Amino acid sequence: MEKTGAISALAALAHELRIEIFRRLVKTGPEGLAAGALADVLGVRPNTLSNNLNVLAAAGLVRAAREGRSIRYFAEIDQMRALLGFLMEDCCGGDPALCQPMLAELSAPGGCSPTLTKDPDPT
Amino acid sequence: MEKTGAISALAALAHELRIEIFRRLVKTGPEGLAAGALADVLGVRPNTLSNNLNVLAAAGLVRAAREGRSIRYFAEIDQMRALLGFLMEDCCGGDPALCQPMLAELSAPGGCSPTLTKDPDPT
DNA sequence: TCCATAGTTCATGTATAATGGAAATGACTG
DNA sequence: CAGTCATTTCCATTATACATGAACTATGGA
Repeated sequence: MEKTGAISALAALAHELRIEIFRRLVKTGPEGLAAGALADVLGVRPNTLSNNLNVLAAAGLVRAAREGRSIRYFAEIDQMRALLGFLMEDCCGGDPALCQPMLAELSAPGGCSPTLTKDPDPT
Repeated sequence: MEKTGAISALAALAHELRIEIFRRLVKTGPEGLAAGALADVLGVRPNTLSNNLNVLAAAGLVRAAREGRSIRYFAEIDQMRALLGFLMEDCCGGDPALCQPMLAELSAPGGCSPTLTKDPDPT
């Protein structure tokens, strides 16, 4: 991932609602979630949600697919993995060998199956 | 790391100059770099640099230490690691076991020694 | 074709962020 | 104590991001 893409992904996630959207989609898993259901669950207006979904989609963090009248959204886990890889380059500075294990883990596609088991957000 | 801290760290890094600042400081390593030298290397005005260093410092990503007339800045690798851990919780959704190896690696302090070997930025 | 449903896009007001000049602070030197 | 150097803070300007109401598009059914 190049710097430009990483910056837009970082900016996309640096937002209370958007990071929550992404989390929900990850937890929901490969089935995805319709925009309406997402708006309902998160308690936001449909146009606000749509705008923020657009930001996430532009950053490659979510994907949309029309299904009848509704539009279903999915988290793009691979893009998150790419972002993690980018940040780890910074974290590990000049000694990439130390990050290789993590990078290998991240680059294995499908390595993270979302199965909705925990909720670290008791707000 | 809680959501609020993660968001401010993400916002801090979602900026061309600031991510470059952070990278330089990581590459420089534990010796750190004086604000003037940093401004010189990055080709930015001292007040612009100072403002952006403040943003990074508020997010806990850099630390400052006065040294004579100059002020030396250091990357807070542990904060970056904490951010990576936070993001990985999202990436791995409900199956944290799959991320445990990465998280263990990240949580090992000093696991990433910056020794300035590569430069993935041929701009 | 007409209507209802599901979402999106547009336009707008407002809040927040970024920039850069100028002045202020803090530290060493003579 | 005056002068200089390194850096920050203050302030005004400009730019960007956000949320929202209203209008629009697309789909499916009577």
